[in-house]
Amino acid sequence: MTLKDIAEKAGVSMMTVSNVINGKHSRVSAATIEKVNSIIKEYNYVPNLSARSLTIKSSHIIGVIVPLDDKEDNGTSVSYFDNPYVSSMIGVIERELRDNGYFVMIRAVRSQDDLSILMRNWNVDGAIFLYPRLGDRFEDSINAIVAENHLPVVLFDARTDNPEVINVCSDDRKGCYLSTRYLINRGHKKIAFVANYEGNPLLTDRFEGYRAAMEESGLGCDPDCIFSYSPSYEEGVAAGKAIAASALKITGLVTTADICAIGIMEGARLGGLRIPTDLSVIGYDNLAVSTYTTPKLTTISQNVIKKAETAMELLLEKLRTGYVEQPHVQLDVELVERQSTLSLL
Amino acid sequence: MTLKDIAEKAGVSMMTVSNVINGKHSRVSAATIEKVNSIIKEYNYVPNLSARSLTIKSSHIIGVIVPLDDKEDNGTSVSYFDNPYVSSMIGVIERELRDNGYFVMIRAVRSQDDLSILMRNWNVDGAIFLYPRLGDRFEDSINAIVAENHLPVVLFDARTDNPEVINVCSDDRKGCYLSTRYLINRGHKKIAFVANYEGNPLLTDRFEGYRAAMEESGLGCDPDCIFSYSPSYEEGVAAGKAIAASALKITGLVTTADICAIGIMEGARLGGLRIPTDLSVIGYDNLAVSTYTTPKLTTISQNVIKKAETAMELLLEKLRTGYVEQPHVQLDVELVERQSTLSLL
DNA sequence: CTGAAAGCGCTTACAG
DNA sequence: CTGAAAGCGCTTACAG
Repeated sequence: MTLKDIAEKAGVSMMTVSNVINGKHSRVSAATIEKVNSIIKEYNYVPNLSARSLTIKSSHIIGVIVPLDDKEDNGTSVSYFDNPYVSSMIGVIERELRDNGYFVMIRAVRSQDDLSILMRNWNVDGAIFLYPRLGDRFEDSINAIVAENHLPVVLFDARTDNPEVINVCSDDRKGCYLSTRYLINRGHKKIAFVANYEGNPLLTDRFEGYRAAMEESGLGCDPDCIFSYSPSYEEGVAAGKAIAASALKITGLVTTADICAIGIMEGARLGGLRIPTDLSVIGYDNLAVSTYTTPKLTTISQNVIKKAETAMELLLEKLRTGYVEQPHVQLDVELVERQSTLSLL
Repeated sequence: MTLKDIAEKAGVSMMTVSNVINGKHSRVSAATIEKVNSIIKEYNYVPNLSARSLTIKSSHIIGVIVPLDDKEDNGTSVSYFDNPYVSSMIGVIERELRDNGYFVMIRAVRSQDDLSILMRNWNVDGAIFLYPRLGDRFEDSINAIVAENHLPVVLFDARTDNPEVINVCSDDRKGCYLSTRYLINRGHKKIAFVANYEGNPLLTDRFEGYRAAMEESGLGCDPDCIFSYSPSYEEGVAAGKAIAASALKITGLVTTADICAIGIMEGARLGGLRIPTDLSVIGYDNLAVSTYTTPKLTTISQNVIKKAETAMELLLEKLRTGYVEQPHVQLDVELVERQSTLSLL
């Protein structure tokens, strides 16, 4: 079944059928619309989108891009589709785009070449970069794509000032400011910060929030209280053990990922500390897992759903009008109080 | 840059360029190949896949389908891209398909119409149904698609005997047989089974494993020990409370999802039981979260990665040859021992 | 309100 | 080993 077949059955030209399918009703009489639609229904016709894409030079496909990393140890590669942050975003993205007539193609890319090939292969209408570091890693490539093709691109948590790209972040500084403040307000004085933030702009912002809270309350920012571990479960365990073993009498800590906080709780326990009795812990992300632990984790919520929704609103507007007024938005952040902290007051 | 442009620059016909791109080297001289390739490189040419798709009537796109459910309470809909089981599978699927020259389009579908429109819209080369219940829910639709278009389709955990569809399951019966046996071997006598298995073939298989283990060891299958709660965290909490409140002196239980087991631990604790001292718990799935709880969860691993890999092997073979010898495979299952059970011996 | 023609960028027989 | 032509299924000016 093609346009041509439908046109013949209906006794009209292909162009007329095309017009009714595309809702250009001003150009077709009501009777014709009626007739054509009934034939379409009867034969269960569905347009071939490759053909349409070829003529209108736009596919209505949006590429959702995730980085592809090579693992040094065993030669395999990892993508990030199973990262909980990434996969909740994909759910929202798919829904919003589907509701607006777009299709989503997912792809892990290793290099800038991979990326640009994909974009041009399919005449992609836009691209969404799903992992924070991507914004920086592919910065040149992204700027090139945007410049050449005027292609809508959305980034998350990137440091870009290119007004052509959409960028949605959260208030990372405030996140750790809030968690640190929360502990200070409950009488904690020796508060650790756990993350290898150096060289990572996003984590550095969070660190700045911690530092600001410590300094403004006169506690100061003791370098010994900074534990440089990366935000994974395993590293968290190591950090937790280190804290338990330290002579600093740390009573509370803030970190930059729930997974890490969960590891820290485990490591601290293995080191003999009770949570929260001996050590208060605050995570970051408010992932579902943060409610599955014992004690349930107090954490910073960056409202991932809203983040994705905001980005999709902007993307759809750019797709529609070619322009968005405010392409860079920063979302607020809040503390979710659960059970992993103790007040010393 | 199109084929035509490249052909002109190289001073050959479009067809020759096409042949070198598609590796039909027998039809082109080495010198020509050399020349054409260098021009392609120089101008950074990338073929338009919509056009190719249109002529060869195959897109190299594989649809990854997830169900779209309407929530009764608030009118919104949920897809399952953020389900940990689904998202780990997507990671593997994307990798295998990408490595073999395919593209993956993800889509949540509500009805059989949604589905068939998508398939035909894009001339999809194959479809993967990612959520267990899908196999049954869209059974007619799937059979129709397969019959009409001879389209490779892969299902997981489905009850189908259609030899045209690929179906990868795990040994569900054995899963709960193993977990139940494990408790029996450690002296447990009152062992509960938690799941609303009735009407659900997959969960019924797991229940049968539990029952077989109980009966073969002479403990029998006491209906009072069956707790009919669905496999979610919230329902798990309710089940845990119910078990804590019951007069049955249950000392151990098996269930059909880690999330549910985690809820059960929480509910049981709220009901005053210590895990595993008063109650041993075994989960199912071996999700990452099962290592984040306290105590870490003993559980049944169904090796999700292998499941997805096996399915992709079969799919790729079917895509290549149109046929697979053994389209229905059942994978083995194993118990992963951690900390959530206690031996009574 | 409707139609005939050209064209999007590719591949596939068919000739040479 | 290479090429000219037709065609995949659609949409877009251009005419009427």
